Amino acid sequence: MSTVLIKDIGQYKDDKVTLKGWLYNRRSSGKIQFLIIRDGTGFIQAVMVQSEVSAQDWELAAGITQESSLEVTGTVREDKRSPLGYELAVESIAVIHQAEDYPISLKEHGVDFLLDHRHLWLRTPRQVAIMHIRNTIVKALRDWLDSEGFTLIDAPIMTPAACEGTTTLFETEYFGDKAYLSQSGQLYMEAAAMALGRVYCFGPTFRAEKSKTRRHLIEFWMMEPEMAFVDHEENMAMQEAMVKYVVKAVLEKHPADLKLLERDTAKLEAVLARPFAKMSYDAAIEYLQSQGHEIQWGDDFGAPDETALANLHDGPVFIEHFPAAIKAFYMKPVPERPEVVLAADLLAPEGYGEIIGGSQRIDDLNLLLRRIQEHKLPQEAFEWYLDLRRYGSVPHSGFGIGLERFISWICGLSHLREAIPFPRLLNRIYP
RNA sequence: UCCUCAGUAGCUCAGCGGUAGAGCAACCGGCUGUUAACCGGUAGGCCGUAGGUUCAAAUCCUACCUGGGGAGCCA
Repeated sequence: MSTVLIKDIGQYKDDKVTLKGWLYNRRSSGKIQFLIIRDGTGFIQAVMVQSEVSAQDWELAAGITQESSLEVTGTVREDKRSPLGYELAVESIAVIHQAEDYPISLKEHGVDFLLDHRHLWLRTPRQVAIMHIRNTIVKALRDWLDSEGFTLIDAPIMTPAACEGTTTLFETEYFGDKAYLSQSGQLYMEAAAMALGRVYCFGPTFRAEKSKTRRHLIEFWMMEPEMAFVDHEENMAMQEAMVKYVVKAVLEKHPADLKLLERDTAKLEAVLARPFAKMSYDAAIEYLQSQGHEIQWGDDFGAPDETALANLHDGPVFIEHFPAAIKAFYMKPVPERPEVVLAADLLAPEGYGEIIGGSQRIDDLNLLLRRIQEHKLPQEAFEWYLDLRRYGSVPHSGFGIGLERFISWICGLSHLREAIPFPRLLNRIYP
């Protein structure tokens, strides 16, 4: 007899095993009780028949409350009626801790209530499935980057100034000076790419925007690869290969979780089937105007615009060559058309919005100096960044992928808050 | 910051001028194959807060508070 995990239960058919976990639900029918037990790796039904267990264990089981922790010993039995294929014929049971009245029932709950109880909400099958897929997505991203020769370089979280000078940052005190929570590690990755060639950072980023939509988090995770000697076209090819690798990994490892999430996997299979579509900003504006959107050349896309563009395709679509004026200062202009830049946003299908933003970076010192002035950025704060163009400057490109948006798209979630264990939302930092 | 919707039992909601309701959860009882089990019973309420209108307000009006969805901004 040994303690086993529910996910491995198939290996112990007809064996006597012990499971340790929590009571998810209990049903009884007089002389028979069904205990649904979860252990973090899965859910299994344990069956207790009154005539097969001691009177003490029978009474004990009858009084176990939802989410009590327990230890159950019994025989693993194959059963067609079980969604798992197996159930446990209980011989004995022990309660480790009897739970108080549990606030989260198996019925529906409102968002506010669930977010207040996120620490308990995480125990439910849907949330467990999402966290398992999140883990696979992160691992697949890392595996792919490793196989392509990237080195993980951790970027600082406390920074002296805005990286791009656009969004609102969280300000904090730094021994009498001001410091800000990072909104991007990219500039540091450019320095690292000149040292190691191919690098990436992966960590939390912070935006103090008062955004309150299903596509926003105040704190979210971003992975930012940066590559020396890689141009705009190669950059997009890398993104496509990486996204496909991750989608394939999730489809292979999580069919049961995706089914539980009611994800239409045919839509994910379609992503792998053909090359990602590409559309120029010019063509996008033309299309949107033809559809009656109120947008001019030079405007940035709003959320409805992005959705309309994404809906043209059943896979992700690159929108490239944006006007320089609406993009970050460091993006390299298209040589024969300096009013637009070598940048591309990757829009996920099904209305999930932008999941990747990437560009080739300016490698010319004088142009970068001019852009810093045009954007009214303090040059002294960027001297180290300018040094990268003084000492062996090379063409280089990179991109940033928003982890939670990527997860939301793959899992088919309706809100980013389910894609991260403890979401930080506008006016909400508990638990 | 703006637009919009909503706050009634632990949870999800109904009630929309005239005595506070249901399902689930809890508790008690019944049932040997249940899948959010089912059946019977018990208990559970400052109707978000403060004003106002009215013989009478959960219900109508005003303000505020809290939350949801969206815009802007972004990944």
